[in-house]
Amino acid sequence: MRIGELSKRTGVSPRLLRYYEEQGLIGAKRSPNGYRDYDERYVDRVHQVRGLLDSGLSTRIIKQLLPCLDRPDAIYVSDATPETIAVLERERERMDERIRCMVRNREAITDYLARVRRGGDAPAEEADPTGEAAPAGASAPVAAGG
Amino acid sequence: MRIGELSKRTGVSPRLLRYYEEQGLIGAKRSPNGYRDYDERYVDRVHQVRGLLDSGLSTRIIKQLLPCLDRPDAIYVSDATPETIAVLERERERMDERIRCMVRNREAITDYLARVRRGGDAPAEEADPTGEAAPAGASAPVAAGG
DNA sequence: ATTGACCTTCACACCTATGGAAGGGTTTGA
DNA sequence: TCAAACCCTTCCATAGGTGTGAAGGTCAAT
Repeated sequence: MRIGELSKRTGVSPRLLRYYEEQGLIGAKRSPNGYRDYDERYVDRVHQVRGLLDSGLSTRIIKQLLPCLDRPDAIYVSDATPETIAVLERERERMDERIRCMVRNREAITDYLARVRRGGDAPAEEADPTGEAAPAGASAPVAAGG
Repeated sequence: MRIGELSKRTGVSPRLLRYYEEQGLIGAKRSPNGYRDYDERYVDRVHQVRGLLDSGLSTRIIKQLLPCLDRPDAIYVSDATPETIAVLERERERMDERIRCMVRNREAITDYLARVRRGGDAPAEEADPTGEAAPAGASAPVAAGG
């Protein structure tokens, strides 16, 4: 398929698809006339890239990750340089932290929304059985960044 | 404490702390002499902001999130405009998606690393420190972005 | 030939983050 | 008292990242 169809099927603008290609995230065969020629795999590939970007990973990192996330089984294992493996391990740790941080903050938001809904627009009293009001950062939804 | 100490204790430069204040992420009391005056809470606060930024949230969103993540319980409930609540709900959904995406991709990386180690030159086992629930059978590291 | 999709390339916008200079006040300690 | 170290503001400039817009040309089908 050409870039327009891939764009429609992924919801990613042609402009952005070309940008991703420029960044080395996706590559396409070319038809004799110079048009980009994508096969079915690219639909998932683009979604994957989008997901990783939305996860906060940079294009530079994603470029290194992608060969490892492809799943034609263990072929690429031999491709992985020790350097790449180190990058992956570091990035996995970062993802761990990010996940922990987001989970905690999401819980906090969930709690907040629940409280708002319970109390409506009237200032809700703290009839909270948990009691503790968290004096100084006790149960703070903090997650260290880096 | 003053900005220099907060900087040392958070690892965030004074320059950046002022920037965050300018963006409305943190605010400080002022001493009579005009110096910023932070109390202990701000150490966590700064870490929290860093974590959220590292999670991919923009300063604009974080600004709206923060009042809800503070935990002096139900005081801020009356502060929340319907608009803010809508923002929160939307953002929570986004966080859900981002979390799902990251978990999946982290599993994929974990799998890959395990495979490399099994077939590579240094067979080693490692436990997953987070124990995050992984969707059983979801092998595709793809996660929709938008 | 006109239309629409595609091509490349240049330039730009926004965001986070940082640096420096100018010009001036405050604290601390020798 | 004097200097060093810290703090203040404002402004300007920069860097790298993601993402767009538009110009000017090509390809293919009606």
